Amino acid sequence: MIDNVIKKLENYQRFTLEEKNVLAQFMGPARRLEKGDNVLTEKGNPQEVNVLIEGWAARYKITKEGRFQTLAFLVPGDFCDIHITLVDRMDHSLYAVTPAKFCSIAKQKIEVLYEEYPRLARAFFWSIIVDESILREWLVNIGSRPADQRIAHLLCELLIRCRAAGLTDNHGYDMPLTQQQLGEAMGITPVHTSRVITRLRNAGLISIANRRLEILDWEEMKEFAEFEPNYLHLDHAEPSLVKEF
Amino acid sequence: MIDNVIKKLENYQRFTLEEKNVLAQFMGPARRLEKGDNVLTEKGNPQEVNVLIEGWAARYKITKEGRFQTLAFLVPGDFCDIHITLVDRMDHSLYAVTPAKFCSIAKQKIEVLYEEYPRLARAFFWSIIVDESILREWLVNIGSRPADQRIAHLLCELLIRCRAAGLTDNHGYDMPLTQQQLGEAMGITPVHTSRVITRLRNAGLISIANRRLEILDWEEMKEFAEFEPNYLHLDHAEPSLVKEF
DNA sequence: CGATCTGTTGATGCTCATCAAATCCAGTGG
DNA sequence: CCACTGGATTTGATGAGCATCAACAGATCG
Repeated sequence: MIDNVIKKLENYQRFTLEEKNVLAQFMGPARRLEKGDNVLTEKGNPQEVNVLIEGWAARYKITKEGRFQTLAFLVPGDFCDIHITLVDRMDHSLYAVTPAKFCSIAKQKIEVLYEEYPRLARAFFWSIIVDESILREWLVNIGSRPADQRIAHLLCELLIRCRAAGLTDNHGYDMPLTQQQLGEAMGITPVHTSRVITRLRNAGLISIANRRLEILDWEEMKEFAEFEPNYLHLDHAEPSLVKEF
Repeated sequence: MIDNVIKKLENYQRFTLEEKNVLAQFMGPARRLEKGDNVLTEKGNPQEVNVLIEGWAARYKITKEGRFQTLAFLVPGDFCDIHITLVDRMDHSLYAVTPAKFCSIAKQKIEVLYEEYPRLARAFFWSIIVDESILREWLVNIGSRPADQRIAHLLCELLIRCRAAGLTDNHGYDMPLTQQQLGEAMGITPVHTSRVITRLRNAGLISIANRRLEILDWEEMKEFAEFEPNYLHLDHAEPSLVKEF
């Protein structure tokens, strides 16, 4: 059940059997959420750390003017809120993009882990660093690239992240996001997102059929999106994963 | 000399004299940079962690199309690159916004600190978490707010951060950024930034005179910018700082 | 098989980019 | 002290990219 988490963290470093067992023991029971349910809400004060085990989720904030901004997408293995081991309040919310399964680790157990399993602790912090790095790339995307490059870049990123999570088949993956959700992440309206995607399709870069995305011309796509995966810091990942970079 | 760093980290928690001394001993000699100099560059592989002691700095990336995107502003006490204790390569660069002074801590010393001074280590990680939180708010800014609110929001944030660094006088602070630099951060052109600032000035919200910014009507400004400082996670800061929130 | 969510297409307008020129300002050297 | 210089800011004119409004077509599901 925690295979996804291990798989994710082993993109940073390999673990001993003992370490894996410790992590498994610390995991609480799984909880299921329906599509659209909130996982955690802003100003919440969670007492455990949540890990996404199955399905997709997303971080978001809503402005006072009512605009919805997505801040990150999570795939299986990703942490929802490790940072609450250091600050006590959430400053944003998360919802389930698809039906999803989460496990939780009690805050105190994380403390034990920080003290007694430094290698696991480091991997946790690595994941924070990577999240931050992704945020920076999104900032570049939204601040400096036109809408079509933004969407293309996001689709590239999701491919690599899904691949690191073992969820791809070559250059294809199940991509549950609606065009509205893609737009909410990249700061564009669903209408314009639709036009942009049509353009990417007509350019022969991608194909989408019932929630499955194929990147038809990876080299062209990378070029077009200016996609450079170094910011995902997967340098220690399995060679099979990295070779494509 | 490291007062700024201590001051910053004590916004998270207070330290013992011993802890402060340890931190002071670990600091290498100061290094001066001129305005515009690079502090660290992308793909660099620094062997020490740099701390900004004096002046301002900024993180940035440049896209292949040549667009310059600022990712963060640093004020005295801020870390340039703690994350390189966990990933080995920089994925962005930093430059000195003003003439600036930096100290460095060797990577190995940070390791010692992580192992033997957990409270200092936690404060370091807190600062990473806060950086990440600021990035999320910038994303909301750029993705979901019009240009005038963006700039106003940024100016509010910088006021509070400068205050936390002891660099304000009530609602005024020295703000060395040019309009171009403000624009590079918020994803707008210098021309438009100028128009926006003129509007904020005419609305009686701010005044700017030789690199000093005054927020004339803090309540109105907060309202206009939708500024809510909770994302800066200064809850443990001195009451005098927090009272204004 | 209607109801609802998602995606597509067209028309129009606003925000902001771009290009260009003028002004202001701080610093420099004669 | 003043002329010169280069950077920063301001202002105007024009246009592109994207938002918004609206209607419709598919898809999905009870």
